[in-house]
Amino acid sequence: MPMKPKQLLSFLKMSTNSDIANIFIQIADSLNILGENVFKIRAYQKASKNISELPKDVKNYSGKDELQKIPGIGNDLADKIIEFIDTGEIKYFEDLKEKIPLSLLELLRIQGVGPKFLSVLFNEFDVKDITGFEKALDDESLLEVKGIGKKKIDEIKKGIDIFKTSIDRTGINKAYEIASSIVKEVENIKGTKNTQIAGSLRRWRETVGDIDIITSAEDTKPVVKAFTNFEIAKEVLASGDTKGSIIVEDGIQVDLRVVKPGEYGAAIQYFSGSKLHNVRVRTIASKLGYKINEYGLYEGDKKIEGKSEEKIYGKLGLDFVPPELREDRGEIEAAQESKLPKLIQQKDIKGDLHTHSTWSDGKSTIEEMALAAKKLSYEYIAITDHSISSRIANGLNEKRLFEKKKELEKIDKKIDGIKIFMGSEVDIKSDGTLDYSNDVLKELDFVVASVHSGFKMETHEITERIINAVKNPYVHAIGHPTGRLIGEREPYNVDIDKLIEAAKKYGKALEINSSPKRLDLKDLHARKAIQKGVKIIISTDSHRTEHLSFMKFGVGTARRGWTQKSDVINTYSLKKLIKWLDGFK
DNA sequence: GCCGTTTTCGGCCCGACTGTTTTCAGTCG
Repeated sequence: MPMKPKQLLSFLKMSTNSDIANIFIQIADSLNILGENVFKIRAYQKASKNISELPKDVKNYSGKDELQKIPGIGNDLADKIIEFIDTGEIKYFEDLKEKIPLSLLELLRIQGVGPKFLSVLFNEFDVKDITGFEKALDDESLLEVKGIGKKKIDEIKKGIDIFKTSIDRTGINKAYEIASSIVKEVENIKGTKNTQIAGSLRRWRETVGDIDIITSAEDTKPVVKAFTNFEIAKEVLASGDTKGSIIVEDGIQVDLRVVKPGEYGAAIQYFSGSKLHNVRVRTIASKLGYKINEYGLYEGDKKIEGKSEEKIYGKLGLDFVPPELREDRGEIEAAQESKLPKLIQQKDIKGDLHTHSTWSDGKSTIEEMALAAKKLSYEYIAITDHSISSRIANGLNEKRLFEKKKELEKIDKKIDGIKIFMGSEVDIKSDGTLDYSNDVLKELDFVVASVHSGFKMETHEITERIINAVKNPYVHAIGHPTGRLIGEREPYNVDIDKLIEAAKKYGKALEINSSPKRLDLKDLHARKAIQKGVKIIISTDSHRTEHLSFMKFGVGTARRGWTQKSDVINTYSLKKLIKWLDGFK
């Protein structure tokens, strides 16, 4: 998916790590157009990804030796990172920009346009940006270039339309909805079996570039045909014997792979990625004298496994790796040593501890929320409406807070089979104090403290501010601890390590907010927290009953963070939870 | 440009689809 220039810019401003990651990817793209060694290009791409995922800022690394411990960072790239930290630029990149303008790189994101074609356009048609690119496509003499015909040009013109209208990456909620409905449709195609979401969506990444779906059938071609004829398809990008590719709403691409039933395990493994994980898997296979592709695991020409994903991992000496862990973040080593975590599952969740009602800015009543939670077989729900400072969200003053408490207790008595906790999502004000006095807070069953204003504070200020809330004896958890809105707002500058340390010291939980816009804590932060022994609460921040279903996104994020059932407070039974809450009194 | 339980040099995952070809190159995932 193309990335809008505006978003590229905001990405650029984020941090040293994303600055460097961005430069490395642009170096890779430039080298690609220059026809450089593909492995050198791959090295820059890999380094870019690894740096963007680092848990701490490269500025805080002790020196070159420590930098070189980052996978994919060797002597050369460590020097370049240091150069960037010292001078704010990398000369190698500055020189490359003289050769290949940045406005040209963006065009690589157009469907059907690769480095070779772009190189021809740049060298022979003086194309430097999208305007020149579109002009060149109408130039008759382009057809004289070897390998370029009318169809190719038409395909690229379509690609430009998609490039111009599509957003960068699709949020998980929308992707999940589209994917689920397409899975249902594919299941209705005659002869299909085992239709399943693959790709980054199966790994529950917070955003996805495209949607991958795998199915199996004895006769594959008619399935692809039926798929590309779906009404939802606005554009058909490819339609072959085993693979179809369509564009649906908002420029979202959906790929379907159809394999024989005996190849299903290999295919779902292959198409679930991540790319880096699969490279590791393949390398292991080849060291054992095997070959692995999307059809199976082979010893010479003999297929020894293909049907079962589990068995493929098994034959490679690996425990089955849950898709959420397949990011080359240590899961291969853990699978070799049988040390993979037993990940939390959605069925482990016993309640939701961060929800809103019509008392503040929710759209459903306390009773509706409780009944919806009961329907999910939850044992409890906390209704945590906003506190007074959140005026836009109709936050409750003390008087209304106690009125609500009265009503809530009435409803709690009325409804059997679910415990309703009286809670609050209390604002952490700019000075670090909370919106209610301790005398008020101690009357509540459950308190989640969150920042809702003053996001632009310096690191030490906002960190201290949130830690102040952690220290308050009546606070149970910190809500959406970094405050990011995916694709909309950067996280606040909170020092996550210090926050985790404080949460550990004071025995407070950190939230994974399951709202698909937030997913906060994110996977890597959650992993850090549980490594330090900090408890997690996975909540939906529901503002209407339908939002309770966001829990799956929070659980997915938790799983990506290697979280186990025992790490999560709201897997506790009601009895155990009450005991935990009593510990605060 | 990185990396090492076959290697400090010589590897680095592998196949589908498409268009322009007549055996393949480019692009994609």
